[in-house]
Amino acid sequence: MPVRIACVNDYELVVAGLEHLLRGYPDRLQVCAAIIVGEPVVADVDVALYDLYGRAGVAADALRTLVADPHIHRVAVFGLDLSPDLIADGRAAGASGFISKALRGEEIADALVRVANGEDVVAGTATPKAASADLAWPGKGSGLTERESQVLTLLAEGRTNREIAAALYLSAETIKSYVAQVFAKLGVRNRVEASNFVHRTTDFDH
Amino acid sequence: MPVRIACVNDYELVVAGLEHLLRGYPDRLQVCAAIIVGEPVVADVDVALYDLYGRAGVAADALRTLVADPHIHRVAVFGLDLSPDLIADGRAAGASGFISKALRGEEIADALVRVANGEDVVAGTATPKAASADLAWPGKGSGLTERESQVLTLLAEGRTNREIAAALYLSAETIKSYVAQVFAKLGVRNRVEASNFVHRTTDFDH
DNA sequence: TCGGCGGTCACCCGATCGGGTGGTTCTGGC
DNA sequence: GCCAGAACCACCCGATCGGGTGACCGCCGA
Repeated sequence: MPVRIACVNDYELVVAGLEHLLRGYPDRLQVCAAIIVGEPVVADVDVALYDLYGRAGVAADALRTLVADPHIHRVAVFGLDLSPDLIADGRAAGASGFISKALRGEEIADALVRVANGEDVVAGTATPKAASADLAWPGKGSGLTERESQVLTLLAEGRTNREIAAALYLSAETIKSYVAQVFAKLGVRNRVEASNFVHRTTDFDH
Repeated sequence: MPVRIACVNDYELVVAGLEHLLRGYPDRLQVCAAIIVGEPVVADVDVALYDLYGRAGVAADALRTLVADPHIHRVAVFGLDLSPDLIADGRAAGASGFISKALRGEEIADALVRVANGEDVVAGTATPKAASADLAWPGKGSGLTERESQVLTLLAEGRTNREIAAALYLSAETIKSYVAQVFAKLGVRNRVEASNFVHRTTDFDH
């Protein structure tokens, strides 16, 4: 019986990507929910996988909400950098799994199964920052870094540079740099074209 | 045997709406192609329905291309204003049907069947400009006029005001007026939000 | 006949964007 | 040790956007 998984993030585009990745292992994983933080959870799941998606801290508030949810049995964190601090904060918030994005999809699936079975998993990499997974965040494959993708995601929701800056705790000037880089890499001329690129290349195929 | 229909327009969003409308009559119509002008036609269809979508002239070039296509048997024009001039130009370009958007969906379907049967149809309204059809162009239902919707469609493709102005043969200042009205009616703050609104509320459900 | 609405355009003005250049720090690979 | 690349920030500047106001026309309905 496959482990029932909920994909969680603040952005629809990100959970869509995560969902896509996990669907590659239907023998062990059953993605049965895609949750935007704040939305109510409807079905029972074994593990909720929260994608940090480049976020600064560990998003303890979001984790606590997930942990407190009666529909969710266990909570795991999915991030690029699994620093000791982050793991400590995550544990404090009630998370029982920490899975690195640098793992191959196969290993991610394994780790999720172990979390579901009650283990306290920290699945990092032996060679840290080694060739990162076949995971696709919005815009990956066009050579975007995760940070750029993050900016792009906010941009695609219609936010101004100033708002993106506030959301990521960066300077508005920095956002301008990223936006310019993103435009160049995607070969688009303005925000609407960039937004369309994201929506076009992202799976919403539930 | 239902009449095989191809929906044609310059914009994906428009053909999507048109397709949606025609799908309401599966007994008589079979929508088997949605064509963006310029794309090649693959399957045989009985009637290609070209949606003028507020366009100035009759788009004779597009019509001629459709008429010349071996996959297309007959060509019909779908517009709000069926002026004598427009019908004359359309006939010159080889169109054999002219169908008003002010008709009810039922009547549109009938007219298409008659076109397919070889009739030369001009399906206007007895009471011109009477309560227009249940047809939905992008943004209708939010109180957008067809002209506003047209601007919105271009905007949603990432074009600048200047480019939209050029495409519609209007002043850039006029486009600014429309864009402002559209923003107000949709309750959005900027172009990306407007673009997202369009993509969210448009059927791509093939 | 008058008022409202849609379509068209203009002018003003501040806010935002988009492009370019440059600089610092850190990390990882050769 | 050096170089590349990513993350971060700043300054400049022209282009574009977004908001507001006002105006003209034509049509339609009260």
